[in-house]
Amino acid sequence: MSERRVRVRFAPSPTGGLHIGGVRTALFNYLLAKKHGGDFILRIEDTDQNRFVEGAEKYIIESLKWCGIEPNEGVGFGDGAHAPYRQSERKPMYRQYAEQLVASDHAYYAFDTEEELEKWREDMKAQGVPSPQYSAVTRQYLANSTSLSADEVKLRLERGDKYVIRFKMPRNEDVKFHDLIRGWVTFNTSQLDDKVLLKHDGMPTYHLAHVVDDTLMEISHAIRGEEWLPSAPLHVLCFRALGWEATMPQYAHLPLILKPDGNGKLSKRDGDRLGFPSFPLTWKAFNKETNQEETATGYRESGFFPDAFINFLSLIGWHPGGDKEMMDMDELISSFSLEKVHKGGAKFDYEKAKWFNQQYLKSKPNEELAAAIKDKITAAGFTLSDEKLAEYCGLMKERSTFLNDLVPIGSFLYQDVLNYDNETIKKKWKPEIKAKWDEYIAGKDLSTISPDVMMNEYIAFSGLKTGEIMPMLRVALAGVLQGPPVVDMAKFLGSKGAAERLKKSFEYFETVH
RNA sequence: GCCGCGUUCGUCUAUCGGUUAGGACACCUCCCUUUCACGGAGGGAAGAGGGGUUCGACUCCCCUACGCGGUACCA
Repeated sequence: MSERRVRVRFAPSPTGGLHIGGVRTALFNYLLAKKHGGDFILRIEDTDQNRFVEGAEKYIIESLKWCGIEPNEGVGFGDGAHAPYRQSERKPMYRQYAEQLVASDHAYYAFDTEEELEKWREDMKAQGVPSPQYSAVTRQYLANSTSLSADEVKLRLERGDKYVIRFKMPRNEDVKFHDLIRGWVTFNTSQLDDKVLLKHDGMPTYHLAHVVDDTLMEISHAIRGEEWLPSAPLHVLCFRALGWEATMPQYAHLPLILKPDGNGKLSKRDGDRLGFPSFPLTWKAFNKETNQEETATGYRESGFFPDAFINFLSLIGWHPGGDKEMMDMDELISSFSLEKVHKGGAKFDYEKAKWFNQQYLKSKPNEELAAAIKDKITAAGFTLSDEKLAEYCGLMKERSTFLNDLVPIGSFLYQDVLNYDNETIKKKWKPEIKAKWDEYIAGKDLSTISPDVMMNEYIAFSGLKTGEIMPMLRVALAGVLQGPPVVDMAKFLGSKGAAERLKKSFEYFETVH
């Protein structure tokens, strides 16, 4: 590798929400850029007018921000020297290169309409050709500048006939290129067809846009999904034909993220169908192509922490070696390398994602968690001081997986007990528990006695075995046989609060039969 | 169909010719806790199959099987 500055790009098309496969691609680009002190660019590939979805671009930008993998150049992140970064705005730039390829006999004009091509393909299929190619052997039978006379071509062009520019794929030639993840890969051009480079509306297809933009934007590494591998030889040939081979980016085709159950790659359309979120942020939009409202729950809305989500995502299809799994962004950056990216696809495992979140939740400072759930608590109509909320988080965080669980899981601590475990009450209730409590607490000045002392004294005073009294105290304070240690709950409630709750609960227990 | 890329416990993975094939998730058992968790200690669980190369293959090569991707004026 030369001294070339590392410049990578994440180039999604705004056709819907960003799914986790896309986020991972962005992440790996980001990690490589940061590792080498390079640039990470966001380029929007909106060359298909029909598939454009309102709001998708904004969603992509917000997602990257939430994930903490912000580009330092590109749409939504500030223009650098290579603006614009939206391909629709770069439209005028592509035609000249397509024409240049025609002039150098690497491409040609094709006048076939989409309907004609469709019919042609059907005819070919009827004749037993499974996937008809527009290629060196068939292009002579189709309407293009390699089959038509120069006059005819000139006439059609002047007349304003619609046309596309197709790459003139060599008939039988091996194209070999190096992939940072897969090593040397070879394709024979006889398997490739004359791909459209410039559409009739003057927009480039992905292929031309990739070659032109990555060259103009001085991209050093093209990191993208494995689904692009089959078209990589076309791209290599385009770089060569344009005389750009020397600055061609190094390729790295990432393994796919597969659906956890069956087969196939995780796709944008999977949404919530799989029983877990597959989008970073909740996505909602009307898709005019499918004429349907699309909804997908996000990791953020599900209560994931961005760092947990990223940590988890980074380990799908990549591992730096060794046994370490918990890594923050700095560690990911320093240990990242494309050579360590796997070749094989990885099935998505949501259980592991949850585990990561739980680990992060557990390790967060109580104050940070308190700040994060404060709004939810107040929205639910409760008021707790910051200190109290932090104490609450400390008590409950080991019992939660998500930030969202944290609020309801210990609701009995910040509000009255709403539901009692009557089965346990029926089984364990003893009248002495209340009698001894009334006797113990009579005349006590609760402002001078600490909650833990109160509880311990009462337990001793009752003369009951711990197995007889503890479950009842727990149900009295929490309503259920769950939660923090009894004394800790009492401490949280305070002597007065705990005493009031015990009194009230015991009175209720007496009525349960 | 054709082309390409893949294939280590159920899942994510370590291993870069020599290991009792290690870790994590999930699952099970036990300990801690007379709660639930957390934590700790154990357990079961893997090199797709067949040929080579080699003193020695999970590691290198070939074939087969299987999986995935591509085969659009979509990306």
